[in-house]
Amino acid sequence: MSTDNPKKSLFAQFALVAKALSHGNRLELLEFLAQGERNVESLARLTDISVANASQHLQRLQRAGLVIARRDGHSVCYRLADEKVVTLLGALRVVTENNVAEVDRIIAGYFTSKDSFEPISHDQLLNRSREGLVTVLDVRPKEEFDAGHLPDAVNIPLKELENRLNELPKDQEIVAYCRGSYCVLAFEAVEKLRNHGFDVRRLEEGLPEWKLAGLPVERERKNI
Amino acid sequence: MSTDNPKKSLFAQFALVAKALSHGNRLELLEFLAQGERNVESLARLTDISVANASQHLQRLQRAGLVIARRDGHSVCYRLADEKVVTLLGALRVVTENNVAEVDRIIAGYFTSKDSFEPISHDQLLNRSREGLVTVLDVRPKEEFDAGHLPDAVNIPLKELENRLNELPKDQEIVAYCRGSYCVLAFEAVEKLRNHGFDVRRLEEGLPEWKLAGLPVERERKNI
DNA sequence: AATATATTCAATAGAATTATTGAACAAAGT
DNA sequence: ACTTTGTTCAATAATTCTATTGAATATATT
Repeated sequence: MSTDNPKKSLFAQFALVAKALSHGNRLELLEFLAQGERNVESLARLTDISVANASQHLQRLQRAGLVIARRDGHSVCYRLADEKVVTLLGALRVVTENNVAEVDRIIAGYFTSKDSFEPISHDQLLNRSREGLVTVLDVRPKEEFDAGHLPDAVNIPLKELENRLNELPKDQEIVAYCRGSYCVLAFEAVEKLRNHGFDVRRLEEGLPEWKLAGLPVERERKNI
Repeated sequence: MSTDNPKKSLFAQFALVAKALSHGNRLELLEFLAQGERNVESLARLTDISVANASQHLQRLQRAGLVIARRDGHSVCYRLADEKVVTLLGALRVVTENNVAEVDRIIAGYFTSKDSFEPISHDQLLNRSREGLVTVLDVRPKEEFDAGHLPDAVNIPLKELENRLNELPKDQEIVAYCRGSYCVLAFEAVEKLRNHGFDVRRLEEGLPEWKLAGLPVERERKNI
């Protein structure tokens, strides 16, 4: 870190950022932050860790330059420092998927028959959506939907899905998406809807990757 | 890691990969490996750490799935597991450059007036090189050059540069490159050549990024 | 000013990571 | 078989990281 070798000093800096990424809780926090700004308490609740622990992890991320804190009333809101952080997380995900066998094991064990779901990509969705052939379903909680969502998407949070099946078409393909590639929401939504006879597939990526690709995002006007 | 929550399990796997990146020595090893396969001893020498320590770091990288080992005679050769690792390292570099102030401080302190060197990008180099306006200079050691280099590049290792100035044109722009964005070789080459009155600039990236962009690479035939 | 809420700080014990040392191992040459 | 060379293993002490706990701080509300 404080060596006189400039290259080593630089690598030490890169290493500090990598170290900030080297804990599951922090990666999960970053995934939620990729959806938008959030305060400490809600992040702690979402990731199911104590507030003090979430606070410490968030400060670690801040020290590494990955997130930025902002005071709002008596809560502190964190957000990603940079959209390139999403790129970095994506690269980390891809390398891990490609080279760590354990990932396949976990997916095979929990997400039954992931492959049979045949996830659909950005481009495929754009093509079909242009032709009006698809209903896009956002299964995230309403607050996240309001902060930004795919064009013409319908929002039915996963919890309400069973009670609102009548809002979805039986004669048209449905594409469900949620926070990111491994967010369980879309997986579960696909499973539920299939059981009810819907023609449904999962979007390969989530909203952050969609935004990163420069694709359009709608936002509710009433957004504060 | 062995929780029953699939999302947490996956993030734990991603975190293990990030942890493998969380040490300066390992990042430096990866940078050299991005140039091509190498054995433990040469990597230890290049990074100026003990062989035992290099071995341990390399094994850590292997366990994380980032590199692959192969026995060759009585030495063990390591290589990157995947070209996506280069993408990951690049993303880590970009995020760190953008958000960690310390990086600017280090660059300002050691690489005098980095900005005044006005590094040239892939695309710019391609354009000029097509017009035959540029001499491309590879300042890496001969063995690395032989394993792959930019088209029509001239190889003069940094150490020999002062003695071989007569091989370079005074009336044409020279673009120097080396291993990667922060490899000191190109910086120093530019400085030396400027002092001798050459019109020289530095390529923004190194060979691994060039290859990753899908651009052509030449290789010596005699390469084993 | 007093109270409530949200966050951070400080202290702690247990766990993990680091570089170094010297021994152990495997392949090649003599 | 023996030696040499290149690599890995095992043990170690110093350092760092982690989650938890309860106290301290900052902002808004009454």
